[in-house]
Amino acid sequence: MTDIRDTKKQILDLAESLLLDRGYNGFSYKDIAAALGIKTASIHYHYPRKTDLGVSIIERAIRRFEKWGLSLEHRNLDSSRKLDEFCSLFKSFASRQQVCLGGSLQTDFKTLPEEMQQKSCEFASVLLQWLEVLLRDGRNTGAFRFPGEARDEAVLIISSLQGSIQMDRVTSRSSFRSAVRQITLSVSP
Amino acid sequence: MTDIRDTKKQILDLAESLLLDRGYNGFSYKDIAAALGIKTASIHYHYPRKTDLGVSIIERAIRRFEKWGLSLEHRNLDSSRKLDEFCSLFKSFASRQQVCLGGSLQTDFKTLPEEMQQKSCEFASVLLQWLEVLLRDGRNTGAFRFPGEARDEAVLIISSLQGSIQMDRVTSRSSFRSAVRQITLSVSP
DNA sequence: GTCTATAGCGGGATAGAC
DNA sequence: GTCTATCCCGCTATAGAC
Repeated sequence: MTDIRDTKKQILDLAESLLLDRGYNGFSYKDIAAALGIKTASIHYHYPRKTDLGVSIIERAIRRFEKWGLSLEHRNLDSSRKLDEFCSLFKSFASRQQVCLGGSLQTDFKTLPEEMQQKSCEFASVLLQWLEVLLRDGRNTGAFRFPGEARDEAVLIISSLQGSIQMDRVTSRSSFRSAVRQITLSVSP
Repeated sequence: MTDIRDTKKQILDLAESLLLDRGYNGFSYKDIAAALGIKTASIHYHYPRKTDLGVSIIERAIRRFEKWGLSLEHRNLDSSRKLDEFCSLFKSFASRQQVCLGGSLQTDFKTLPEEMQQKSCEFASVLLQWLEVLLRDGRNTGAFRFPGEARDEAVLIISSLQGSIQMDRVTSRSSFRSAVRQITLSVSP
């Protein structure tokens, strides 16, 4: 134990957590080093530039979401239950007073290195596409009822989850639950 | 012209714009100075600490929103039209690829000086309260139709506007329009 | 792989001349 | 009010010993 992969993974985990806490410009290699009891030079060995670290966070998040999607299929859940599970992904951020990855990246977007900007677009695209398909299929089978296009509804749901997690920080943690309640009501047949 | 008030106002205007572009940790006194053709020391004369500048931005935004609310009353608009105007406030950010003030502050929240954190809470509270009242009254008069509590619906609408403006940066500027379309549909009787 | 040491830059902030 | 000059700090990143 504590071999290469462990340290590298610990750095990535902590950097991700700091990114969701404080934004890309709000944490430093020094923060990570202090928390792990190592020196900043060691982090540069694993991730030469902060850009590399940022890109790795997003790439892993995309892979993780795709695996999560597959695991849902294996559990044979109905559409409504899948939407619940999707909301639960965001709930875990809210419980730590963190924002979601998309929200963090998009808010800092103009200050991000270009490699991270590209990955940020890809990340948002993957989530939107997944939810759009879920909503369209679910409406066809009668699991959901909503007006307009499935794409628009997917945007509405993700952006309200994203926004309400942020708002949670300034409203005694009540906003996220409000948004989920209202989302659930608005798509129920 | 170009008296005290002008320079001070120009600094505040530019700082606000930079805040919505790049976040609180993404701009510096140097950025402002360069854009205005002055030196950073001059900015410190008007706003001794960056904290003072940040607080002033939020305080002005609150006053501006309250004036805006009053101006709506004088125009004798119906509830549905008022909601349109509210969405238009966010549209002006989207058109510049900026995020809204609430989204910027809430995402950076944990890195903000305490005085700014308090003002951030106040700002969100003012907007939420205003929209909650509009929705409740509008439902009573038949202008709106939505399930659940007016407070929850207000959270849903503001958080989706906030989130979709952020998402606009990574989705070819299509997200904000999607969200507004869907919000309009979801509350129409 | 991790360390010490350091380079090099940019940040916020202040003193004092004009 | 605005300037020059400067301080001190924290940041990313690199070189080279161990």
